[in-house]
Formats: sequence, C-alpha cells, structure tokens
Amino acid sequence: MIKAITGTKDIFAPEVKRWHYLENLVKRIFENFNYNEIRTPVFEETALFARGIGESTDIVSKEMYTFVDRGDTSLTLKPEMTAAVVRAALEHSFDKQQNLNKLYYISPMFRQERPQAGRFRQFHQFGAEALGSESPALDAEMIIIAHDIIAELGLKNFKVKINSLGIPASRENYKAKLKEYLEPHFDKLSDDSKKRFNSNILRIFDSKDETDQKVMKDAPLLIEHLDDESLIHFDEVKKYLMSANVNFEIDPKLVRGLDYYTHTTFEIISDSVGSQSALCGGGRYNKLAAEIGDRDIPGVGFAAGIERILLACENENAFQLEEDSIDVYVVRIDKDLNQKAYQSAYQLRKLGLLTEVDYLSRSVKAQMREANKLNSKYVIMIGGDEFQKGNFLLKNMKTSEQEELSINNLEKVYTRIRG
RNA sequence: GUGGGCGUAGCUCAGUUGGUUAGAGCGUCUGGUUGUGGCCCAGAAGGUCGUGGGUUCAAUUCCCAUCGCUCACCCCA
Repeated sequence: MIKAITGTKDIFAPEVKRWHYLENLVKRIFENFNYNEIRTPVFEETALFARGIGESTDIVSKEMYTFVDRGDTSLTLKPEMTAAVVRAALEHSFDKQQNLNKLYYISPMFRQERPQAGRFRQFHQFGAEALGSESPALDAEMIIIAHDIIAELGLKNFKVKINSLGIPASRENYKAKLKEYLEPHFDKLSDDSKKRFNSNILRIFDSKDETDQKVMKDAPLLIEHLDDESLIHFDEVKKYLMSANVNFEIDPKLVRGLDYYTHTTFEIISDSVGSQSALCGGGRYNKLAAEIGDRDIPGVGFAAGIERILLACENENAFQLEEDSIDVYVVRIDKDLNQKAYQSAYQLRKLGLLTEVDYLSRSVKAQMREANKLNSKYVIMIGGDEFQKGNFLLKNMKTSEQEELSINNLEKVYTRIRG
C-alpha cells in the first residue's frame, strides 16, 4: 500500500475546518494592515536559496529538497519564503513601481528533517515581508501583526522575544570580541559548539549543552557592542511595541540561524507545542536583496508555522468551532422518485440552502438517521400520499413538527429556515 | 545523521506467564411491522495481530532483521 511520504500529512475534515478558521483570521488581519497576498512557485532555482539564506546554514547545507530537472537545472522546493518574495520583487521591479510593498503569504514549505512534534517535511507558514523601508515602525509592525494573530486565536501561553543584531559592521566587530573571549575555553565546548565556533559563532548562545551555557554566561553580549545607529533603531522598535501594548522581552541571546538578518530579530515562543517552541520568527534583512539581485531593497518580515500554532491551539483549547450542521436533508420515500428528490435538492441548493440528499437508495429510516447524523435543521420528505396531491412534507428536526407544502413552492423552505 | 518508545478491526485500545473459532468501546450496515431521526435493544460485516526470517510439536505472544509511526538531539516554523 502506498502511503504519504514521511513527514507529510493529509489534512481533511474535521481538522481542515480549523485550518480554514486560522487562514481566514490571518487574511483578515493582514488585509486590515493593507498587505497584499503574493503567491510564488513551490520551486525555485537552487542558487536563490543558496545565496539568499546562506551556504553555511543548516537549511541550505542539509535540509533542502533539491533535484535536477530534465534541462539539467538544479531546482529546490522552497524551504522558506523570504528569498522567493525578494526574488519576485526584484524580478518585477516592485521597488521601482512604489516605494513600499507590503506582502503576505500562506504557503507550504519543504525541509528534509526528521519529523517530530511540531515539525514536518512539508509544513505550512503564513508570513509577511515589507520591502522598501528601513523604518523601525515596520520592524514593530511585523511583531504586532504576528502577536495579534496569535492572541486573536486565543493563545495565552506565549512570549514575544526580541533582539538586535545591529548593522553588519558592528556585528563583525563583536564577533571578533566573542572569538577572543571563547578561545581560552575552546576545549571545554561541546562538539557542536566547536563547529559553530567557525561556522556561526553567535549560535553558541543557543546551545542546550550545560557546560556551553556555563561558558557563555560571562560572554560579552552583542547588544552591549552595538553602534549608535543600531541602538537608536532598536530603541524605536521598542517604543512602537510599547505604544501598541505588545508585551515583549529582550533576549540578548536570541540569535537566528539565517544569515541575512540585520537589526531586529524576534521570535514568539510557546510551551504548548513540545520541544519545538518557536511559533514564529522573523527580523530585518537590509542586505538580502543585494545578495540575490543587482540592488539593495531594505526589508523586514516574519514567518509563522501553521502546524505549530494549530497544535498549540489544540493543547490550550484556544478556540472552539461550532458543530457542523446542514439546513435540509431530502428524504425520498418512494424508490422511483430519485430524480425528483435530486431535482428538489438542487433547487434548494440554488436557493442558498446547505442541502444533502440520499445517493445510496437507502430506506426512509436510514435516510432519517443520516439526516440526524448530519445535524440537519430540517428534512423534506418526497413521496407517498402527499406527493400524489402535489405536496411534500417539511419536518423541523428540533421540534419534530411537520407541515405539508406544495411541491412547486420549495421557496417556502427557505423562508422557514432563514426567516 | 544519532538515540528512546511503539506497531492487534475504519478509530481508541484490551489480551495471550506460547496452546484449539483473537476481544471491547466507538464508528459502519441491517432490523425493532406497512413512509420518519435522536435514546434504547437485537443482529451483521470488518483483522495474513506491520513485514520477513528463526526457535518450538505449537508463536499475535520469545529471538533477530526490516519497514513504518512517534518522541527527543541537531536545527528551525
């Protein structure tokens, strides 16, 4: 038997209703903030991600679904959206048409990792990118939107963490200082951190290893070595957040794994998912466009994991959907009236009623059981004496009241149900 | 890539200190009088006990391998 690929999932009722609920809420909030949806292809040239995300990152070095097509081009299923959105902006010269472009997306992503709670190989993100402005108001806006979506879903158990990586020059200075500090302790570091020492030294702060953490406790912090420009930017972001009443904490050790970040980085974390605590993450990337294109476009954005958020919602019982129901079930009494029953159902559907009818030639009792199972508000019964008189029965399933109506007057069903 | 746990009906799970026709609840289907649901009752369908091999008179139960699921590490959403 052929099964779905490891780390992928079929999503169907009733679960899919929760997805609809989240997607609708996400769209509503993005559109309130005047973001436009962008849809990009599921695959891109491999070089886009290699250059955009960074060769040394885990995503590029070991997690991408990469394959060669029949024209010998190396393609990759998108592992994240930012590089693709920036590519589209450059390709279509969004930046030349208007100064600021505010874009959002809801899309599947692909990374070849071992699946676990809150982590899949095909997973889904919603997110946004604002291109064309260096304003700290937009850094804050990303955090505010992400916060509002998560809060409106009803989640309680989450924290907003922010940090600044500053401009590249001050970060390089700082890295040198950190290296200086760590050199004498190098032998004590875990094997993973020894590798990080060369590839991405900042990430040693993220280590869960105890001795690593002990070593890092007294390490110099980036935030204490930021230049004035970076500090002012960070300060502004904090002010915007405070004026929006978004609670946040500054985490000087928040270092994100993607190469392109400058200035603000942030995460929203939750304990309700398992060990994968990040519900969403993002930051500013003023140097990304130049990496993959011919010109700079400052940008800021975030991405949020839909599976993780829905899992957190489930564990926190964050929102409750109404029980499914239908308006009318059409019961066919006489076996030879299938056509008439189906035609009546169609008319009711055209009137805008959520209608179901029997397709299995089942007994009246079985049809009634089905109507009940579907939580039908009303049932109409077609056949028998009433049909001979040109009528049908309309039954209210809640009160069990029945009335006889003319078969030519199905509109009456609509007025009974919708008033 | 590394490590732990688990694989029995559509779903959630019992069970066998190895021994004849493998169970429950839910779900599905049929019926409880002639054309009417919910509750209740009766009955039915549905399982190569993940797969392959080994030990044994006998294995779903023990052993090995393999595949799958799951959780965790790394990293990330």
